[in-house]
Amino acid sequence: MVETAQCPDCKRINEVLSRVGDRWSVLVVISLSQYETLRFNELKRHLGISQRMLSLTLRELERDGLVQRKHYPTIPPKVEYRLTKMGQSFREPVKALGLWALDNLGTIDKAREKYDAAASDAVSA
Amino acid sequence: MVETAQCPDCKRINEVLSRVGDRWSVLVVISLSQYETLRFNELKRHLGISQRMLSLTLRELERDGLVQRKHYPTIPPKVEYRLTKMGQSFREPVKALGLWALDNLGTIDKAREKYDAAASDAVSA
DNA sequence: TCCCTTGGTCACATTGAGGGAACCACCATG
DNA sequence: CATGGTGGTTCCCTCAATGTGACCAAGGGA
Repeated sequence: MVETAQCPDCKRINEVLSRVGDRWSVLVVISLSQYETLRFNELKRHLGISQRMLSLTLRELERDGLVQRKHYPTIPPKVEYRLTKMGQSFREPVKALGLWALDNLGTIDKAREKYDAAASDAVSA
Repeated sequence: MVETAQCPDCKRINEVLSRVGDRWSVLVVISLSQYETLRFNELKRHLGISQRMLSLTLRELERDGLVQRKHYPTIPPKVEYRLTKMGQSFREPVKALGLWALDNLGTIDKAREKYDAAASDAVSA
């Protein structure tokens, strides 16, 4: 990619997108917004995510200030994760996206079928 | 990944996300919503996208019914792309995301600085 | 005594996304 | 005649994302 920043807004949007684009980040945010507080392995089991990816994802989310990490130095260790205020506010645009998805997935599926049918017609023609 | 579909909503949201996560799709949608109608090479130059990726992206968007393709069999060929109705409606959740980005990117940057500073402190300590 | 649990990290293996360049047909223009 | 522009497609290669499995420390329970 030579220049993504051709249009100024695109650059910003791209930055968020790169975070949203990682499916785990969003799923973690959603889970945390449902359960309020979750431990590492609770998240892991809930999402079916690999340990490594969860670790990476949580670290990034914490770094970005979306998730707050609370470490209890007990044995065995206990670590709790919860959303920060910003993390909670992030849910709204994600929710908007989710609602759009619900509204349009059916239409998209139909469009795909139609497209694929036309494509296979074109091949056989 | 064993099971992403642990929570039912996650699966749907994931589907949209995989489209949003692909930054080219979103950038194309944004460009088309700005310019109404664009030709292949106009998009290419505007976005700084490779020919291959633009071709793939547009095909997917057309397949999903977000973008409408109009082919003029002239020589040299001319192809125009524009958003469908659904494509236009898709802009709204994307816009919500963009606004959230604008509001929070500063905060995120600060959070990162703080986190990174704390991390390097921990190392040197 | 031995293994399990918790929350990670590290060292690979895979694999899919994306870029780059070449090629195509066809005409116009220099 | 050679070159360029249009809208693609196809092959190849690279790099980043992601998964897998091992390992760790320290204590509790069988």
